Amino acid sequence: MPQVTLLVNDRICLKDPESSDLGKKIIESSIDMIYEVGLEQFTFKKLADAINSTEASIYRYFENKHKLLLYLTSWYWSWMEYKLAFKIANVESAHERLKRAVSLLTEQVVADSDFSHINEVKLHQIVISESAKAFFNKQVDEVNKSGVFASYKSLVQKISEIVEEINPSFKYPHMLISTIAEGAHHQRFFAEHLPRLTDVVDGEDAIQSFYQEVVFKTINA
Amino acid sequence: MPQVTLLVNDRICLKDPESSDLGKKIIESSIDMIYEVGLEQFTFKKLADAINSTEASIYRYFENKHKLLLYLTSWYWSWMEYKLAFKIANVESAHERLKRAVSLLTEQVVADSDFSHINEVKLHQIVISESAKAFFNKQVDEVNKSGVFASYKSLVQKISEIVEEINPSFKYPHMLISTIAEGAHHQRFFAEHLPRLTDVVDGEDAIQSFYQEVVFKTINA
Amino acid sequence: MPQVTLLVNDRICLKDPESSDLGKKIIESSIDMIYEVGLEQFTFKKLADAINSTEASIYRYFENKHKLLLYLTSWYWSWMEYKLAFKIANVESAHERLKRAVSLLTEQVVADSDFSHINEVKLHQIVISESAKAFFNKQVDEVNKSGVFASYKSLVQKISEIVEEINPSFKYPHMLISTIAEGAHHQRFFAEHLPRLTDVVDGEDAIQSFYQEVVFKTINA
Amino acid sequence: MPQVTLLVNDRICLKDPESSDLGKKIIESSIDMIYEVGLEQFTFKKLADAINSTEASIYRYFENKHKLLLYLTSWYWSWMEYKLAFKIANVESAHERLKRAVSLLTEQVVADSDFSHINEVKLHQIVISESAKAFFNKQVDEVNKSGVFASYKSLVQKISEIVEEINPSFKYPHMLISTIAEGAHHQRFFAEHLPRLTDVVDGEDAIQSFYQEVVFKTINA
DNA sequence: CATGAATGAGGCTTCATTCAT
DNA sequence: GATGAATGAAGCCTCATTCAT
Repeated sequence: MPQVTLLVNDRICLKDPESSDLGKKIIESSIDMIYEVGLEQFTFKKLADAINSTEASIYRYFENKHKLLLYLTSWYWSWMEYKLAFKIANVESAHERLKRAVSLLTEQVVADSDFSHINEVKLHQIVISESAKAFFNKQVDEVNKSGVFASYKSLVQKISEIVEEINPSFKYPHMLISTIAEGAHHQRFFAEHLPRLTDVVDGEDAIQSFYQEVVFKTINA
Repeated sequence: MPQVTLLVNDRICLKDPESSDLGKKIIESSIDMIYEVGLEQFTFKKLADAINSTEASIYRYFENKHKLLLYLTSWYWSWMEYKLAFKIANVESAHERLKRAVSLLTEQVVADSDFSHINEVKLHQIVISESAKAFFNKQVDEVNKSGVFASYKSLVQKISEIVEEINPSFKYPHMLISTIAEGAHHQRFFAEHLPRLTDVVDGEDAIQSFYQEVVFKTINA
Repeated sequence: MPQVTLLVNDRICLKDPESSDLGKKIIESSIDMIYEVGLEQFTFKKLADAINSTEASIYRYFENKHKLLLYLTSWYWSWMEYKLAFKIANVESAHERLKRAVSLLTEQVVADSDFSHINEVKLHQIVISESAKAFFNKQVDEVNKSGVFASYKSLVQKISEIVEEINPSFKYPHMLISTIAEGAHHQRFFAEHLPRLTDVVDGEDAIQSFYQEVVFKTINA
Repeated sequence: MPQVTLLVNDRICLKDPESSDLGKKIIESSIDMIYEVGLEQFTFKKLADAINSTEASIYRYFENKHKLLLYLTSWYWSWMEYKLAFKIANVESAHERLKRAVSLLTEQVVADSDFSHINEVKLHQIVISESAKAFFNKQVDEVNKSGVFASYKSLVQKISEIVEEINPSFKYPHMLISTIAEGAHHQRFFAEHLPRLTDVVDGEDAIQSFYQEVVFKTINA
């Protein structure tokens, strides 16, 4: 497959990080670092030191660390959209398409060699951990207008449409899909750190099985 | 009903905030302030100014703002446990008990006059917004050992037991309950700020209806 | 009248801004911007953004923002000299020439269509506000040597000579003229923002009347 | 005479610098330093280093350097008011009172042993050089409301009243007084650095003589 | 000649904490 | 026990300038 570059809303960044080596290093290292220490402890100073650059250079790409997180989040959901498109292309059965979509949302992420400087596994974890911060803060409405959640909303919309194809009378398709997208993230974390909040079953990916069950039973399919 | 004081694990705080007026003001104002500006912008300095006290005084109660958040989170889940106990006391039908529990987890919170210095509505919002931070950080395992998640785990456990009472063969009761607890929080937020991620239905509390449907269909009850 | 270009000491700038469109845009926008935000907040970065150019490009014209201010100040006083020359040309009476000169120094500035890219009204305000900074700093002696105050000194000198023509025994002609030049600037500002420091009289331009009175009474003319 | 403390509007500072040794050192050194390098080059960091303290400590007294300048300016005019009160106390002749007031505004400042940590000579120079910045900026109206110019306005008002006592029909007393107050400052600076803008006369304080002449001739006294 | 990219240095401000009373 | 004062460290961001194309 040819090399692909995902289009991320360019109002998020001052300068496209894909356009230079430094930009790519910023992305790569910021994922590593936010994964390691969390957004709150993450600073441009630390990042700059890690990549042997300077804060000022990073500021040429992103106004602040929150914008950088939005970029990463936005990239992640674009990437998911892109993967969904491939997974369900040419699949006739709506039931099968939905199954694959749910699988995509709930399976363990693996690194994607198409984007060598982005560690999708860590990025997935960041989106889990920090998306609350991207969502739940006083600027959310303002941020929302900037279009950074467009890909996430679009992904939810596309899968909801498959749900509606299967059961047009089901009233809550978006709620169902966003619940499992968020939930699967959390359950993976719980499985590792707070197992009493989840259920670990030997010999299966319980998280996937559970959410498949939830989806298909809830919509009576 | 007599005045009640919820017992919060006392390893979280250096001095019990319920034991003094200053302590209560710390709790009250910190809820207001975290609700207003988020945990990241919240500092002991700002809190001290707001209650006409000093940072040093607050340090007598809590080692740092994260401990304070843990205290609040812990209090919140204790309060939920306490409310659950009342809601299902003397109710025979497991089905009805589960229905009430799901309702508790997913309904809109209202202020509780039993705890006058605590604004439960704002606290609920904080727990939504910030619990990710309480969970997802590198210290989670350490924090977990301190027992602050005990109430949350206990609440999930109790409701899971009702699920198991109804359908002993269902394999994922904890996952189901923690999914809806987290999910309902998020959906309320989406309804207000990102409506395309959820479904708003006129004339009903769609969030409650949806999660009741999910729970009972998923466990085949 | 033919198009005129005022000669500004070319040691102030690295490249004559009148020699290119970019140069003119630098002058035009810098006046707007210094007028808006003051010299301290004004930077080549902001200016570059405003004119869709880059800091590096502006550096081709001016070494730094202080040199740019000197250029503007210098231009302003050259322009005043030029206006004075016209105002008093062919006027025989020294008394009338002095009256016109005082009027020039103290009247409200209006835009001059001869120099379309320069907003003289804003520039006048800048010279008021910022000339103190041009004067009162430790580098003043060094700056003075560069000749940037030549026009101002020349203007003061020319008007002082009229004073001496009228009253050769008056000992302080330069002090008188520089006092009113500075004073009129300040009084216009006070009239707008700190009226208790000045006197506003309905139906007349009190500032002009006052300074005319000061001049002619002081020199006994 | 007993030790006096001038009352400066306490909304300017977060904590009264007269209340501690550190506060006094801040005042003392800031005057030295602004005098040396100008406000623009003056920073709390440099000040902190000079007094062997820290930026954070200085921030406990003043929100920023502009507030510190306002404090100094405000103190200066309060001090002038206080000196005026002494100079004209019990002087019957209005003519003599005005003469003394003009002298106060225009004479060379000398250090006042009543306020040992404040170098009035340097402070005077600062007020000359930097008051433009206190006046001429976009926040002037806002700053004005805070009352920092009250003493200056009051001083101008008091002297204007003497003018009116001598010549009730003179229309511009405030303009006259504020003109000479500002003008004398500038002329002292010109005498040192830009002598062609002023007149230096051997054997007399030309600045004083000139402004006395301006005042009394202008009001026909 | 003009511009895009990069960056060292420093400004401004707050944080988190300790100490002394 | 509560508070006022102090401060070392760090965060966030901009500036002024240079270099390479």
